[in-house]
Amino acid sequence: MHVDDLPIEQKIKYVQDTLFVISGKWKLPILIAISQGSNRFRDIQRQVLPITTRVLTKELRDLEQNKLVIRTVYDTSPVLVTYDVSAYCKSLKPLVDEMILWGKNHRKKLIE
Amino acid sequence: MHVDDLPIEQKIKYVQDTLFVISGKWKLPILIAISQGSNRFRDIQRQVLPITTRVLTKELRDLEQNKLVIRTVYDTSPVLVTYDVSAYCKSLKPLVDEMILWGKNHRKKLIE
DNA sequence: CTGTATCCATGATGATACTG
DNA sequence: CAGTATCATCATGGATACAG
Repeated sequence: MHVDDLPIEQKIKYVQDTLFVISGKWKLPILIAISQGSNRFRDIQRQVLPITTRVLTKELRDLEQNKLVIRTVYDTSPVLVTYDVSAYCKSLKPLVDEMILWGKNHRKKLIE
Repeated sequence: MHVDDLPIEQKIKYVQDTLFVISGKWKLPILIAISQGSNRFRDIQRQVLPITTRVLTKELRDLEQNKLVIRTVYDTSPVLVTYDVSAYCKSLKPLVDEMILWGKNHRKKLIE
């Protein structure tokens, strides 16, 4: 089944679902930071400045709920927590690549 | 130049640019409505209910600024205004199609 | 280190009325 | 018809302090 064959209401619904998962100021920057090797809370926060702890916590919880991030708690003292992108998260790559390309071109377009 | 070769900060910046242009509750539904033939303010509003005039005005201005929508004012009485998607707007199709596909699959994924 | 709790500022959105 | 103006509401996000 091809995308173009979907009824318009379905298209809008699916697009809005996707936007809901990835939109906002922080979610993709966080995913990119984690996938580049920032696996600890502080590491991510430093990479994605100026995000606050409160907001970062919430964003990580959202991403975990959507199965894009895996949170692992080690029972050490002090407690160690790691964040990793899931295998499922890789399914976002074509979409993110499209966004990068479009955003890159759009900058030029606006200057015209 | 390939997307993967971009430095991480650039990737994040371009993705955020893209998100800024298309995200939010209304922008893509409005673009879809216009491209399907709703070219007048009232037509769009009826198609994208329950959007208010105030919000629709703002969203259309944003889309116009980003060159995705063309607003034409005819000097008649009463005044006639039409909205059309630009040729540039078509460049969004690969991105929107990816979003539709991903959102469609994501619904299934969350049920697992 | 990894968060939680609290308070507060800001912006986005809605309701309604009104204008040319 | 195509908006603008005004007021009210609400969610989001930031600042800061603190806890385990």
